[in-house]
Order: sequence, then C-alpha cells, then structure tokens
Amino acid sequence: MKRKEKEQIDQSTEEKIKAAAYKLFTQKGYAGTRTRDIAEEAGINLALLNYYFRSKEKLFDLIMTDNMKQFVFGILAVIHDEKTTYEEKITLIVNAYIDMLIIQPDMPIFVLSEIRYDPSGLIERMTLDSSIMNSCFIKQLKQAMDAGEIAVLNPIHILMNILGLTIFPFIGSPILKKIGGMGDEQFTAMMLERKMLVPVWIKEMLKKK
Amino acid sequence: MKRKEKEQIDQSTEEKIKAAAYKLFTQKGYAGTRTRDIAEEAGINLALLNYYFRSKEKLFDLIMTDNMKQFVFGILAVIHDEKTTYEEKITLIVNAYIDMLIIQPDMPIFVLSEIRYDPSGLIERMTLDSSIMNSCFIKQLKQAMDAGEIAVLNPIHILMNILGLTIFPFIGSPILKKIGGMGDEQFTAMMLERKMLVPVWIKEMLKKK
DNA sequence: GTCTATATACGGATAGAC
DNA sequence: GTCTATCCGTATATAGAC
Repeated sequence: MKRKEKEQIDQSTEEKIKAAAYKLFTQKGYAGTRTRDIAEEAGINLALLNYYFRSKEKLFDLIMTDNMKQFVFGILAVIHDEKTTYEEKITLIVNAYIDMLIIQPDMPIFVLSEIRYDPSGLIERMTLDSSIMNSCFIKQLKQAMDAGEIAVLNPIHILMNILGLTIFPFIGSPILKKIGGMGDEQFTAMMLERKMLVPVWIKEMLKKK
Repeated sequence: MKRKEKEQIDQSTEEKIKAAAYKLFTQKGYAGTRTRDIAEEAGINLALLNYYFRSKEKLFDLIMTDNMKQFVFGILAVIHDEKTTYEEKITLIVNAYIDMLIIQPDMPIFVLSEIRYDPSGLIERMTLDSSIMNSCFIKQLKQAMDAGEIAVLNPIHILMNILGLTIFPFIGSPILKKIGGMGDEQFTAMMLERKMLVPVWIKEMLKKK
C-alpha cells in the first residue's frame, strides 16, 4: 500500500499529533501537558513532534487558535444573519453550543482558563470587538427594546445570560454531576433538555414587567 | 520591636507565603505556578517555602481546600436555613457569590479547572452529595412545585441557572469585557446590577406557563 | 519521515552556614 | 527562622543514524 493511500485510511502523522495535542491540552492545559504524553497519545516518537511543529508553544498556539475560533466564531454566522429574528438566533446559538459541548465538554474551560493568564496576548489579537456589538443580533435586540417589545437592558447582560445558561453547566459538570448523583448519560440528557428550555427562559427574562 | 509585635503589623511569613500562593495558584493553576514565583511574590526565600510547607503539593492542597470550602460551603448555611423562603434563599445565594467574586474573580475557574483534571481525587473527598439535594432549599422548591406554585422542573436545572447566571460572567470576563469594550469598573458595576437582576430572572423562569 | 541518544535548561527540594 | 549554594529529577529540544 502506498503512503498516500494509507494516510487516507489511518491519519497523517501531523493530524495524529494535532488530535493528541488537542485532547491533552484541553484536558490539562498548557503547563500541565508534557510533549512526551502528546507523542505517546499520538502513538509516535517525541522527536517527530518537534519535526512537525518546531516547539510545544507553536503547537499549542495552533490548537488554541482553533479552539478560540470554534468557541467565538461559531456563533458569528448566526448573529450576523439578516434573515432570522432575534428569537430564532437565540435558539440557534443555544443549540449550536450545546451540540458542540456535548462532544467537546472541556473546550470552554480550557479556552477561558488559558486566556486568563494570557502569556502571549492571544485575546488582543482577536478582532471580535466591534464584530459582536455591531451585529444584526444586537441591532434587533435594541430595536425590540426601542419598540417597547422587550425589557430595556444592556445587551451584554443578555449575552451573559445566554452563555451562562448554556455553557456554565458544562464548565461545572464535575460538581453538578456529583451534587445530582448523575452519570454521563443523565447529564447529557439534561443538556439536551436545555436546548428546549434555555431559549424559553431567555424569552421570559426579556418580557416587559 | 519584638517579633510578635511585628507579626501583628506586617504579616507572619507563613501568611505571606499562603497569600502569594493563593494569588498565583488561582491565576495560573498548579502546573503553571513555580515555587520560585511564589517565594518572590511573598518576598521571601525559596527554601522557606519548603521549610513551612514541606512541598509544593502540600501547599497547593491547602489553598485548594480553602477555595473549595469558600466555593461550595459558602452557600451551605443559606440553603439549609429553615427560616427563609426559597425566594429569599435565591437572593442570598446570588448576593453572596457576587460579593465574593468581585473580590476573588479567579476563584471559580481555578477550582473548576483544577477539579477537572483531578490528580488526587479532591472532589471525591467532598461530602456534598446528599447535603445539597436534601437541603431545605430543594425541599421548598419541590413543595412549591407540588403545590402548583411554580413550574415543575428538575431542581438541578434551577441550580444550574442560578450558578450559571451568577458565576459565568466572572469566568468569561476577559472575553465579555472585550466584547463590550468595558474596563474593570464598568464590569464590576454590571455585576452589582446583577445582584438585583438575577433573582428576578430566576423567578420569571419559575413561573408556571 | 522516523527513530535513538543526548544536550540543555528548568524547577522542586535539601544541606548547611548564619 | 532565614539565607546561599547546590543537587537531582524531569521536560523540551536537537543531533545524527537509518
């Protein structure tokens, strides 16, 4: 079997390393992960890691950037879509995040904790400043407020609420599972329930009082 | 000036180390923190750290246990209090957490990320299993559900909502500040607003539909 | 491209003087 | 109790054979 063919069945060495790095970095963070473990997880030799990615830090930056894109830019398409109402957008955002987080539950805490002690200013390099606050979603919310349809409120509060209700359960899952005496299956079932519940709750919050 | 007197003005060496360790561990996690940095932050010599606390891990366990207690047991007194209604408890929990987190914003992400890759099974040692689900708070919620006063819902969902709306903004603060173009003062002001808002929102959610 | 062997640096911990 | 100097394991990175 030729090399190219084999790669299509298995996985190229580079891909294997990236997958292993993704897994370990998201689980244990930058400092907590050893390149040796990544190599072992990928089933390759340690030297190959440096052959492909020059250094641990370079590899990390790659993985981190991927994660950030998923985490933040995952919703960009939704919030800029002119064709949907703000209510539909809320449902779409919640659904997209929950589906993603059921598969990759460690991602948000990884991104948020690595961002916190920002060794290389990764956040600064992101251009989400105006992008979100000038989005169609925010405009629609402000319009609804002006029209007296929903309660007047800083849109950031609304964003905090959507993300908090959606993402936090995954961040706190070890404790929440313990408290509720749940296993993984039960927890996932609850998260699927939340795909329906959270959008309804958000709408309740937005009602004028 | 005698030694004892001086300690009361300054801070005992042990306290200085603990304070420095708290700061760095919560900021950068266990693996990301070097004992050398703790010593420097405390303004003492590296050897003293081992003199007082035998090892990095021992010191960490101490700090971690303190944090866990604050994080989890902070609400235990509130939720077991027979004298308050469940609505009052919600307000008390939200207020207590927000006040704490304004002072120690890194605490939750520290606790939650260290718990995730649990080197020594710290969660397992905690006895919050039955403690929370059998609390007065949960009983009151169930009673209100049975009486048809509020929507019927797994109490864990309600807990997730209270904690998500309260804690998540602090966990996500670097990104949220960036999105909203906020500084620390503005962010804190928003969190103070939430002391009023979150309890109201929770009550809206609990209304029967 | 992939391996073995090794250089080099770093971080936790201790010995021993004061 | 506090310091300086140092040991020693471990982790990243590279040299060089295949």
